[in-house]
Amino acid sequence: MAQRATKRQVNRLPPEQRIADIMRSAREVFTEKGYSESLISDIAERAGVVEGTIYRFFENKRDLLQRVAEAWYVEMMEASEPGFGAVQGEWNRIHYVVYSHLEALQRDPGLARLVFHELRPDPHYRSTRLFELNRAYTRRIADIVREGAARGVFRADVSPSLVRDMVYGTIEHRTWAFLRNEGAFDLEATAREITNIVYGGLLPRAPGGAPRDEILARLDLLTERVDAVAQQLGS
Amino acid sequence: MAQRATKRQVNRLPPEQRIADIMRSAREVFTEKGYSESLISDIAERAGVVEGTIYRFFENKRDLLQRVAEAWYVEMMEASEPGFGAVQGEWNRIHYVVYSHLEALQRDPGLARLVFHELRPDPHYRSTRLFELNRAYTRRIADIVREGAARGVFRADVSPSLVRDMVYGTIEHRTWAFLRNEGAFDLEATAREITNIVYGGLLPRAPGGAPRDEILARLDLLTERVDAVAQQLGS
Amino acid sequence: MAQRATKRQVNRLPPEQRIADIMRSAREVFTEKGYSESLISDIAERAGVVEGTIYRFFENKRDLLQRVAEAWYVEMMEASEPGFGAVQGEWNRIHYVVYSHLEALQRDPGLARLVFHELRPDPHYRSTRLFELNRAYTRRIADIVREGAARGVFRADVSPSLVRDMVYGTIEHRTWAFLRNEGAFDLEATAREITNIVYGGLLPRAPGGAPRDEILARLDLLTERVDAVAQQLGS
Amino acid sequence: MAQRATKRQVNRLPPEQRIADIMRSAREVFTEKGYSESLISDIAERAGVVEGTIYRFFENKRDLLQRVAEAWYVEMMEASEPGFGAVQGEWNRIHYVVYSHLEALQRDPGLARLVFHELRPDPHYRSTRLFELNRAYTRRIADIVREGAARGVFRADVSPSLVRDMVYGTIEHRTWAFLRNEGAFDLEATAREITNIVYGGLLPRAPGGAPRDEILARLDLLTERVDAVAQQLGS
DNA sequence: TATGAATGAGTGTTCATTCAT
DNA sequence: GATGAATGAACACTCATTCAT
Repeated sequence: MAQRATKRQVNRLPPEQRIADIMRSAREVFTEKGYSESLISDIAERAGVVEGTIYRFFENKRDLLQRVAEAWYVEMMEASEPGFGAVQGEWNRIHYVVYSHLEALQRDPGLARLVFHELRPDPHYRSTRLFELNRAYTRRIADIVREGAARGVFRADVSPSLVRDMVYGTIEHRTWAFLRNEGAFDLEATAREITNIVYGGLLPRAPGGAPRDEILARLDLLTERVDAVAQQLGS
Repeated sequence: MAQRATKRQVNRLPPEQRIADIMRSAREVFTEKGYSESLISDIAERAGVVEGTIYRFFENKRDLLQRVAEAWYVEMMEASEPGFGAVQGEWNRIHYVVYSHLEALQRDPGLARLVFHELRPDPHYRSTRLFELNRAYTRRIADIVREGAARGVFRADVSPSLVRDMVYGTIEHRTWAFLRNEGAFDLEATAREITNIVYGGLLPRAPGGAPRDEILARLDLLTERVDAVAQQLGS
Repeated sequence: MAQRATKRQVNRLPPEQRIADIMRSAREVFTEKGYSESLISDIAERAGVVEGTIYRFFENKRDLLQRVAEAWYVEMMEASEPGFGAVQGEWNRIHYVVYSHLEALQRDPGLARLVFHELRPDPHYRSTRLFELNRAYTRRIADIVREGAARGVFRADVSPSLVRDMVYGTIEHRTWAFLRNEGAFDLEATAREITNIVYGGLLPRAPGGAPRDEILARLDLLTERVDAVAQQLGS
Repeated sequence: MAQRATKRQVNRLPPEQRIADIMRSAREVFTEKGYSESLISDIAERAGVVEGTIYRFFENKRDLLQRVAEAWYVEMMEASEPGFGAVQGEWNRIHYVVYSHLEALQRDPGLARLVFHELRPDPHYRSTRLFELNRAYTRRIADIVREGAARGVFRADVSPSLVRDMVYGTIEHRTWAFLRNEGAFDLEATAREITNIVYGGLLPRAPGGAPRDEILARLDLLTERVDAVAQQLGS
């Protein structure tokens, strides 16, 4: 009889392997084309499965993106966690966090773009595991600020969460051109600059703490006095 | 094929009026629903025109969004321009810019969302008039830094553009929840906090000491001299 | 955004069946309404599928038309191929081709219209499979001419491709009114007439190649002279 | 007071001039871009008028095309009319018509394309003035055939209208590639070839036999007589 | 479990034509 | 007569998701 060729190549793999394949493939495609330009069929093909299989492991396309992004956060945390404990000194600790994050962005600008432009703007972002991961990831800055304040190195009246926003906001704006594939950035210099300015903003100022215009006010006062004296002399 | 003849209600208006109507309507709809959920037909209806009329004045839906955003920037600049010149002192100037921007975001969070999540991520953003407007709009921070450095108030080794990224990055991260309609922010407090920390980061630091101490020292010196003069006179 | 979930009635059929259904339906609709008046949605409905299914098998509306036309050509070739080999004699062979083609036009005037007015005018027609099919289909006329010339039945100085253009050009002009649904044509008579005139134009003329009436005129002249001489002699 | 610049440049021209301008412009645009790609606004601009003005003189875009095509036919007739009367002999007369038409196509392939692919396929073509013009234009072939038959030069059993279809059908198919801008054609050779084959198809054939047999038979006859004479002379 | 064919909603854009000025 | 701003209908195509096999 005619030997019929098997129509399908059913490749039964352990689920973890399948999931890993799909996520790797999805990360590739999402990174290359962005979310909406990515096709499930493309992701499936690269992973060596068919569309339907993806839906066995992921709710939908969005969920797949979420999971890819979550994995990236986990990866970033695992990459920077080990060394962190050993770093001593406020400046060094801030610098470590900033440097690590910039390094991660440099490694995976495509993923960063996805998180910044696709996931974060989502109306439900805040009820997302990604949001939680991000909080955990960014908490270290707030911790450093708190500890620094406790140790008297930093001013106590600065909101740790504000510093967190400042650090990550600055990094994000600073790396835009790069994330858009429109230029590189100098990892070392950028990390140092950002650290310097943030650190400087946290250092305590003279007791009394009046902002500089108070000083200027006092200068004005003083000037008046001098003028008064000068007038007396001129008379 | 054959265009069907139908009754028409032609309502001839000056182009400026039409454009204004359409942009107002587009701003409303875009703000309410976001870009992709907005329908041209909806915008047209609210503006009291038909779809085709919109395409007389705007290339396409995207162009309409651009123009709305540009107008917003112009509006923001006009709103904050007048007062700026009168503000004296570095702290006050930074605070003015931060406060104005926060105020604008508070007034139009929808537009901010559009710019941040729709327009800025666009691959061609940097060749856009909006990009130019944004540069003009954000230049003031860099100018303040430069002038402050020239006057010796600020450290000279800080990149003005880094400060710009810091200011706007911080503001953006700080107001996310609000832009997402998930909470308000305290305009006064936020402006002050951001200004304080940025300002603090810019002040020169005495090697080993707080920067303002130097100022105080000089003040004291000056005071001594004045007192000396006064004494001479009084004697 | 989110694709809405709806109940579905999936009806899995072998691809050949689906394609056949769609092409049959498309042929109907295109034939009835012409290309631009035909709606994909209409074609889909008659084929018992949804629009999307059509796009699984056909690139776009134009491609669908192409494929329908190609199938028509294949059909025409299959219909007239078998008998052709058995036909003997140049006149009969030309007549067979002409007759078959007229018969095909009579059967499917709508398709002919589509090919003539939609597909052939297309700027890319010549790089089309339809063009190839047409060449194969019309080659027989050229072959007949070539063979006839080789056998000495036809003049050797006639371009086979010109005859092809003549045959199909004549048929096309002759059947216009019919293709336009403005009258019928007599299949037998038309085929005979066209065959006669074409055949007549192919028969060899006296060597020397002067046009035939000139030859006849000179023959008359010569005859007269001969007669004159004969008369003189006979007298 | 400020001198206001005149908003409009009303250029009142005699209607004939306006119409001529518009038709010239329309002929240009239609010829360059084809019917459906041509924009009324483009035609208007090139003619130095606005859209509305065109509609004062032409019913609609289609009508404009019609009128342009009609003018072309009139032009063709005027171009070939004068010489025609002077041409003697059936072959020459057919050749004159064929040559003139090929020449016209060569001059204005764009217009030919428009007539062939846009106007003629129209369902209402036959109730069109263009159709009438075409009939008048192509009548000469039928007339030649009729006259030739009356003078005994052509067979009497050939339908003049069939010959007309043959001539114009052949010309059209023969010049396709050229009309499509995909190659040139040799005016002289093409005209001669087409004339030859058509002419040959019209010549009378001996009843029951191939036409050249008649010539040969008469030649044999004549030869016999000549031989007879020769014999007489030789005797 | 895996397959992959079938589903079907949803909208920006064009441009001939009109008619108030 | 000329202007040109306003009209508005009309439709191909995509692709995430499902579910019968």
